[in-house]
Amino acid sequence: MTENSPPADSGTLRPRRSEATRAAILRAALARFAADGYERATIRAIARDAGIDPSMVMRYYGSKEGLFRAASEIDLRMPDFSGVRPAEAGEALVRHFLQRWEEDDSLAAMLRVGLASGLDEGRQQALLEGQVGPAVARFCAAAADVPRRTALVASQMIGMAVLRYLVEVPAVTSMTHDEVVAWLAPTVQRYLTAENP
Amino acid sequence: MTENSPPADSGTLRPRRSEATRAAILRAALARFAADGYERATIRAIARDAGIDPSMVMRYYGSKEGLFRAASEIDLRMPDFSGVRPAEAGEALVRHFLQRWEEDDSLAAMLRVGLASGLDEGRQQALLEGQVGPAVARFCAAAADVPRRTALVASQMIGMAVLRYLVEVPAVTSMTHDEVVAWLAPTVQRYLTAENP
DNA sequence: AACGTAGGCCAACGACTGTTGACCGTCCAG
DNA sequence: CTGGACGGTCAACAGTCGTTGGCCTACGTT
Repeated sequence: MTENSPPADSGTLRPRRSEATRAAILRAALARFAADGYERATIRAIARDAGIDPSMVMRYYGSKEGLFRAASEIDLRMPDFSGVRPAEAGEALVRHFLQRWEEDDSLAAMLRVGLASGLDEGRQQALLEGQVGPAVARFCAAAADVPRRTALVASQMIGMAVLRYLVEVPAVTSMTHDEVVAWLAPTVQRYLTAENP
Repeated sequence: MTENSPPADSGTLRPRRSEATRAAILRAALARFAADGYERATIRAIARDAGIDPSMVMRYYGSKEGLFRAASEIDLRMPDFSGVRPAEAGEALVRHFLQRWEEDDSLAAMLRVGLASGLDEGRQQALLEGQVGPAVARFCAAAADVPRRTALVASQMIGMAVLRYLVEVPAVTSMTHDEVVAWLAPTVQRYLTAENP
């Protein structure tokens, strides 16, 4: 009932001319959610941006919450760090996050919206465990430490993202990538590899 | 017009029996904004919590946004750090923030709501400059560095607050104050006093 | 050529919102 | 004793929202 799934026959069977519309809706939704937050972003406005009728949004995504869920799939695209020397792990991580944030607005957007109202409970935790965790695990010996070290690394990266991309504090936005790395990399490095203090 | 100011004769002249109601509204508003976010928190619900009619909220605070502005006055209560040795600055700051966050729910609440939608633009920046800045300035020599070092310190503290009080990541909430301090204090210390890298 | 179906629009419903204005009791000053 | 301001309630307005169901059109298949 509420589960208005995508076309049951997924993908390559038929051309499915509607895929373009589907994508347009998703793109518009992402932009609106990012700019206005979950509540202020109206389905009507999203539909208008996508150039279609609001009812189409319901048809394709079932409900506003369904649309949001579809739009807020975050992929940090953590690269393969196997070639990185342990001593450079901090720098590698900080650089990756900086680059990722700035090549994809939706990350900052979803940071804002995700924090705003606990709509997708446990989603952020899954993101930590599923995406950041494995990368952290590659650099720290004791497996039992991974969750804590992951969270510590995340705390620094999220805090930086908040100030640089959400609040947009001048003292932070004016820093170059290299400067940010110079300050944050040692911190992250310590969270990754320092002995339990 | 929109400026529905508090009683023009401020304070001690007359008993102003309504101050109790005013405070009750503010308390209820804070709790609702914290729990539900700005949009979901309705004036009707706040009024119900405060035990009065929704129209009283309008009378006293002019509009929902006015109420929010009044409810989101944040005071970090930065103590006097003049007796703290420079080498212990990081620990002192981290401990203060931890204690402050946990004695006053409204801080985490306003972190959430404040980030959610840019209602009070520049408010957070004023908070950094006005409250965190002076404390940081006490520990770093070059005055020109203060904004940047302030922002760096804030980035780590805000990131920790997000994970510990908003997302409530188990790996973070399970840490004791001492453990948090042990991990974060060196970071903050470095942001305060390390040479520009 | 006939037809089922997918893609899409239109108009409306019901609920809920912030906000307003009219009204009422109670206390204090004159 | 009387009038006015204060603290407060009630009911309503106007607007917007998510969501729904009916209807239309074009196209691919048979």
